[in-house]
Amino acid sequence: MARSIIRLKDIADRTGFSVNTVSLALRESTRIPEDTRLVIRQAAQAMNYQPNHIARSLVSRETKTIGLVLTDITNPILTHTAQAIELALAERGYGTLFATSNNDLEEEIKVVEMFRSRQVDGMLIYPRNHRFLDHIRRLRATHYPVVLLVGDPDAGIDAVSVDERRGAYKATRHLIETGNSKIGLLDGANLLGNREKRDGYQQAFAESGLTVDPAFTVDPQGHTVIKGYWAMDTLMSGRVRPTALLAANDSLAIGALRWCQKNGVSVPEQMAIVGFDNIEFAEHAATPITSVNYPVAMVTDLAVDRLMRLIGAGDDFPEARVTLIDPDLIIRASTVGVA
Amino acid sequence: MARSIIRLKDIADRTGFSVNTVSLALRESTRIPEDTRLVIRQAAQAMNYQPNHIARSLVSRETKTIGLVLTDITNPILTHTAQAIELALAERGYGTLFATSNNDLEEEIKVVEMFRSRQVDGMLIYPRNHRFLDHIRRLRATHYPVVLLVGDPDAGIDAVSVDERRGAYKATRHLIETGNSKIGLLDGANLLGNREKRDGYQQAFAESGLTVDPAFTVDPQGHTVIKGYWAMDTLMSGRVRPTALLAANDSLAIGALRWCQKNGVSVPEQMAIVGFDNIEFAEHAATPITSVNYPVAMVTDLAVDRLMRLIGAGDDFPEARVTLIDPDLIIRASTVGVA
DNA sequence: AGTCGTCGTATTAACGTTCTTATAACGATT
DNA sequence: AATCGTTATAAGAACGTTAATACGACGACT
Repeated sequence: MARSIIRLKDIADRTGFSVNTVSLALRESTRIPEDTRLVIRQAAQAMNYQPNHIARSLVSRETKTIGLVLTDITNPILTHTAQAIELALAERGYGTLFATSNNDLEEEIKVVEMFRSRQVDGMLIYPRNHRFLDHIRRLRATHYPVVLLVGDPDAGIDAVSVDERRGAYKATRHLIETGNSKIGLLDGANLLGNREKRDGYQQAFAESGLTVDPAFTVDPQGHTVIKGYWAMDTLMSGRVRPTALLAANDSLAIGALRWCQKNGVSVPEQMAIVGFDNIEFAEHAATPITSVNYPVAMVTDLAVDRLMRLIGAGDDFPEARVTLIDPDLIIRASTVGVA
Repeated sequence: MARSIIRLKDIADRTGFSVNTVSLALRESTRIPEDTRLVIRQAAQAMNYQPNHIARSLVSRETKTIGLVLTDITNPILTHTAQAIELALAERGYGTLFATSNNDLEEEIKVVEMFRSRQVDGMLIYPRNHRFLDHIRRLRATHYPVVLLVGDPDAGIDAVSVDERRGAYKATRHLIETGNSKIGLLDGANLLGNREKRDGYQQAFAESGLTVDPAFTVDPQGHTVIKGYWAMDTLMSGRVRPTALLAANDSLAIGALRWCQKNGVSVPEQMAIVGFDNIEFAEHAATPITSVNYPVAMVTDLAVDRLMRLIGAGDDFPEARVTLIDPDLIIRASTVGVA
């Protein structure tokens, strides 16, 4: 059997109707009487006809496809996000074209260009850098529907995100309230310009009249378990050891926990640990880890909704709106000893 | 600024050349002299022209897009796979359209149809069920390029995969050699028809003259940490307790490990544990877990290569070929006590 | 001087849809 | 009997690109 590309024309030839009649019939137009429609429908079925999305897109000027740009899908929470987004979009008849920027700004720009060339109807972007958003702003300026999955209130771009500052604030407060004042921070924010977590951390310190010791902040140079392990090693070889730790994500926290375990530092007695994202592995770690929850479904639903709004907007393109979701802190044994 | 769709026509109008000349020039055809090309290139740049992929696809009859079907991306190893595939395809100029079947055969079929309608040039499929592949076989019969990421030597469909049977065999042998004969198995294979791991497990038993006790096989009804935890609970409440465990993936193994930790069963002394996939969390678990390595890069490279072969094949469509990669067993503290 | 390539560019026809408009055929209305 | 709607269908154009072919102009042969 050769590769058969069945077109409307083929159905038309077989049924004796014109291409146009077939097209209308298959779209159940009332302009075509029911019995004609039936005949055509059956012929289409028999020939295993599949409408050519490409041709349709060319005339309708919409591809029913959106582009999803992630930095690096290996972070479990981004994975969940990707899957939830794909599902939400599929429900609305949209396909998901995905690409990773690999945490490189140049690549991010290239990916966005590629998506534009592929005529995606909109994009959901998890940008690598929270401050270099010019290329995305430019996109929005031409009324291209874009929603960021990271919240920068001042970026002038639609965004739906967890309020990381608030999350870090809550986590840090919790650590302070449970008696810690020397709190380490594992966060690689500096270079990337996403200072949200760091800001929340500092805010909690300021509010309690404590001062932040810069020596307690270590850049793990990544976000994997092993990076967390070594960052913890660095942190603990300092002059003064902290008694608690805030890690920018759960993988880092797990790495830190492992370091403690290996070096005879008991958690939470000698070291309280808080992570970010609340992934399953944090919940079921050797010591269950307190974590700032990432409400995946809420973020993705709101983001997709917003994107649909922008796509449907037409000429009266709405003002950018940033939605920040206040995350809960899930308290577990890594910060509060079990009774 | 209104949404501006710049076409070849617009560049043609601006430069005074015809559409065709512009098209050729932008594709650096030698039929157009260099200075003309330069003028056109500059105009295109100035107008921020992006070729319309859709229109191009319609005439070239290829979309430079492939469809990736996964069951469920939350398994970290599938995540890695997805990312590696996206990268490998991007390098070759292909976009990746992805969708999850959510472990449902109906959905898998729908997704495949959807991809076909979107005219993807080929598909990479991680099928839900290793025995219900008729719809995919039908695809192949029309010379549609498809490569499975699961190896069934008899399916008559191209596939590149880890040899799971061999992996399970090696793992089980290792457990037997380290003195275990009562080995639990956490695997939900029965319903899904992917018996590879179970077969390898049984083969190792047969080879050693041991008999398989069906009571030692538990279906965890999923593949998350918590499912592993409860499956372990079930397994350990049986009449006879095993002294070792083979888990179909690392998440299950981590759940089982956690159960042991909570119930005072020491690993590996009282319970040796082997997982599958060798994810980072297994390496850095409370007790580092012995695991069958999943050589992601090798699988994805070979799969993408094969897919490209099929896409380039034209009329002489090659016979189906199944490539199984023999995986290594990474031995860690969960099966061999630390010296 | 006339024919022949070559060069640079333009014209035309695809690709498979959908949208807009046209056209018969037929009843009903005046 | 002429006009007017309706109904069922068809013809034609468009979407933005590429491929195949056409067409002048010019220089170089014979």
